[in-house]
Amino acid sequence: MKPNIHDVAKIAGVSPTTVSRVLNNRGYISEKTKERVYKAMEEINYFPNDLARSLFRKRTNLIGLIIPNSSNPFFGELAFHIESICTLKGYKLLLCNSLNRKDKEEKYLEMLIRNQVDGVIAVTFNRGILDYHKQNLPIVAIDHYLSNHIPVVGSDNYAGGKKATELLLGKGCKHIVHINGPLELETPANLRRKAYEDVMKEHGRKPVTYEVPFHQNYQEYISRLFDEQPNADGIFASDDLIAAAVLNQAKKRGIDIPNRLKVIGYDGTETVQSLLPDLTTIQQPIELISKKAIEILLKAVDGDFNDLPRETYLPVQVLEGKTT
Amino acid sequence: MKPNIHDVAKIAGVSPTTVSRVLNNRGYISEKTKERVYKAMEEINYFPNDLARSLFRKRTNLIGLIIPNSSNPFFGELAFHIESICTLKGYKLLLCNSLNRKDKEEKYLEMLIRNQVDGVIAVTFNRGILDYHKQNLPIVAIDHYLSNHIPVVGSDNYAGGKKATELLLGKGCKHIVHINGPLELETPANLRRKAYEDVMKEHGRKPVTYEVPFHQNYQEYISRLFDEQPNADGIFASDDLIAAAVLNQAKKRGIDIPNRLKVIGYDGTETVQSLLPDLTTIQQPIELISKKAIEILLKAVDGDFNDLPRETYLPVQVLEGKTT
DNA sequence: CTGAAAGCGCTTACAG
DNA sequence: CTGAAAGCGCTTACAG
Repeated sequence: MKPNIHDVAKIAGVSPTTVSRVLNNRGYISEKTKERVYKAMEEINYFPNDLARSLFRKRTNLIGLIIPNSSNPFFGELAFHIESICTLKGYKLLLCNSLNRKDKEEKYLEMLIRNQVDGVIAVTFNRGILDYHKQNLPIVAIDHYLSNHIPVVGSDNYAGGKKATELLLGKGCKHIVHINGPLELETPANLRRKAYEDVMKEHGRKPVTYEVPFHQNYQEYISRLFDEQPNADGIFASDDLIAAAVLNQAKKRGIDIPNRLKVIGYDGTETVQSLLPDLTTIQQPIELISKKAIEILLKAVDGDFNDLPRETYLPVQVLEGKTT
Repeated sequence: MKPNIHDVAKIAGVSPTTVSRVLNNRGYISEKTKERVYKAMEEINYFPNDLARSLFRKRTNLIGLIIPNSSNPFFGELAFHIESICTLKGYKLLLCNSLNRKDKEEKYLEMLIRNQVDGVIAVTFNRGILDYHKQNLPIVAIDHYLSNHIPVVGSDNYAGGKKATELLLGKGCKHIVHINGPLELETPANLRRKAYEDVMKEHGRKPVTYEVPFHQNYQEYISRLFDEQPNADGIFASDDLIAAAVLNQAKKRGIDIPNRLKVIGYDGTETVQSLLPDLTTIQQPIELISKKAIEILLKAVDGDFNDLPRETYLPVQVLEGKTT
């Protein structure tokens, strides 16, 4: 069986209380005792049981992360940064892939509550569910406005949409088409769309937005778009995977990029940048978002509910490649 | 404060023992009592504390996953599948990004032990460390042989290397160059290399293997390769990211693919396939690997240490695109 | 069918 | 500087 604190105490010739004190560096302990305890711990390969410790302290140092899917480059990188920063701060991460399904999100949330996580970071399109279950559980939402009581951290989607559209206009595009996800989902991408449409109107151009179903095979939709918009000379895709599909469709049709058609994407993940270095895109500061989200969450964990910033939007950056 | 089992008991007018029995569906409880208990739990929004339960049962249903980096498409997808399957089987996943650093792996492993995980799935290049700390902790390695006592699950790397090389030869390539990671790392990619070299020799061709440092900026190395190997008419890259770098370098130099040069990668992740659908590659069965790894791990968790398969190699598949 | 008691492995007032 | 006792929130023999 695994050794426990009593085993250590017996070997060191002290009480379990003393061992605990050594473990926690708490109160006065003579150097000699300390050493004996350390030696005993090493001798029997003792590691404290964090379950027991957490049970007593009512603090687990566990954070739950709910994302749609760690396969997606954006979420994969988000998970990486969040986990790394958590570890740096002494927290551990329970990973949950919700596939954007409400039923899964609910189950995960209940699981996290049962496991006494100190807080939750969530990327979810389903409003309300977090609020409902919450009951004092600190939550921070990433990039999605969830409810009045939940802080959001994201990037400046309106600015991103504006930059993308203006870049295309500045390069002389007249007929710019925007591709976005379904409008019903209250995603942050809606702000990108809004910015696109505002800027287009400002410039006396008619906005044309195509909606593609979520995580569908984009090719089919993109192909239809090409058929229906033969005059398009610029495409602003609301994420890089859609932009990649556009690039592929253009290649298939022998459309010269960027001469006949300019394409800009959104997200600018490391993975996509390394696979498609030519793609012009709007880069989100994933690491910064992660940092901010954790910072706010840990404030809430420490009971500091008062001055939590309700909404934090970090700046985006244009990465200009050869597709524009 | 959070309600506990005593609060539920008081409201339902029964003992904590009975509440626990209802919770665990254990022993005989009258329907009436059951109902009263359920109602009480709902009334005060009670969720059992899994910490306490785990402490008693000496079973957490927690699995640790150590991967280099969830940003990488291969590991991101691996994490997704492993987490999904774990959830399906009632397990939860603690995510650890080791960046392939031995010191981090060691710290993570200790953290996992302290948190009483039931088992660990690890992708690591650093042999030995797991073995050292292990002390009865069930571990399964993915794609990397770690030690005699740790089962490995992976794909058939030799077959993959063979298929890749034969495909290029079959298409008429005479001068095939292979790009791989550093040989010192005992990665499974070494088997891909071995297969490449064996097949080349069999066909009376001279194998030429380039080693690129891990996670470096590949472009520079690839560029040198192009300079040094002007006659190369086929390149077999040991992963898709390297293959993508080759594609980009070829584009930069105006080299016609596949006519002047044919390129095949390795991994075949969803992400890379969706971004570079034209890339020919050897696809690893990530979901199947995940399933097998968990299956074996859970066997070990259940104390079934006897007939654990030492090595499991799942079949790979050629995905033929337009780069060959 | 139900309850009181002991214990999982810790930590922390309290006392000395 | 150190220890005995109580308790974190559960579960499970044991007894009735």
